[in-house]
Amino acid sequence: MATKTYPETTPEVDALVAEVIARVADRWTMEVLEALTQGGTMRFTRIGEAIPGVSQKMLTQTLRQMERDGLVIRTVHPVIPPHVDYELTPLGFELSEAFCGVWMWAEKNCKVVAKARARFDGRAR
Amino acid sequence: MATKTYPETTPEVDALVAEVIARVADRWTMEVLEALTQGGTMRFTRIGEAIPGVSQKMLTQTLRQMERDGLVIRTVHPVIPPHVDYELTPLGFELSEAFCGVWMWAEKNCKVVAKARARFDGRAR
DNA sequence: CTGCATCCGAAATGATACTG
DNA sequence: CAGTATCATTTCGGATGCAG
Repeated sequence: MATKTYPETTPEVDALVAEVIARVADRWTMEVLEALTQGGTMRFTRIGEAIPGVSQKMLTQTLRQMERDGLVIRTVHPVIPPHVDYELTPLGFELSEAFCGVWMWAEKNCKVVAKARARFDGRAR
Repeated sequence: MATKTYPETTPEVDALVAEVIARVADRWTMEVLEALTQGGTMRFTRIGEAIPGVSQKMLTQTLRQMERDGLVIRTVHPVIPPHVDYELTPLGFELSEAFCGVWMWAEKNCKVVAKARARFDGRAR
């Protein structure tokens, strides 16, 4: 954006980028990224506890997609009861760092946004 | 994330941050951000042309939300046919810069992700 | 404990038609 | 040109039950 300067992007690559962005910008994906970044290697249930509001189904689904995309490593310890660890790959960690800026923006400006909304909604009437 | 160190965050603020992140990390929001960052002040139709696959409905909706959140300014010129300009606010521009890292990550790694998927899908069978 | 399968209602989105 | 309104469809997401 401000400093991005890519001379040549084919339509196919653009589409792929858009698709990856759409996937990665998913709400739960971002929260999992955050949880694993802060918590290191974590078990399934602990990740769920770290993310308020996520259902087991969405968590499973999100972790699977992230595994498929090469963002996390899933390690199954063949014991009873099951023990499954998740951790970020280097690729996932890079993404997490990339999102860092967005996170800080949100934490810094969430109240500014709240005020903008209040003003907008006030004008609307 | 990697460098984030916020000592105190109340649950209410966390929820607000999560909400703002979820809103702002929307696929179309990011694409509009990208378009306006690169194109400066743009008209409705031109933004739509710059974003492959967006429907008129989603574009309208996204721009309204962004206006409400204080990310863009919408200027209506009262002429016939209508002429409406959109441009980023300073807040919107800041967000755009924050997203820069994610865009670069995606452009740099979209093929890596594609390969990871292929490998995963191969193992699946 | 982890997580898959299924069902079902709710919400998001796309297509289309219409308007100032 | 820049929307709004409506309808059809898809997708999302939660709840539940079951399995290894």
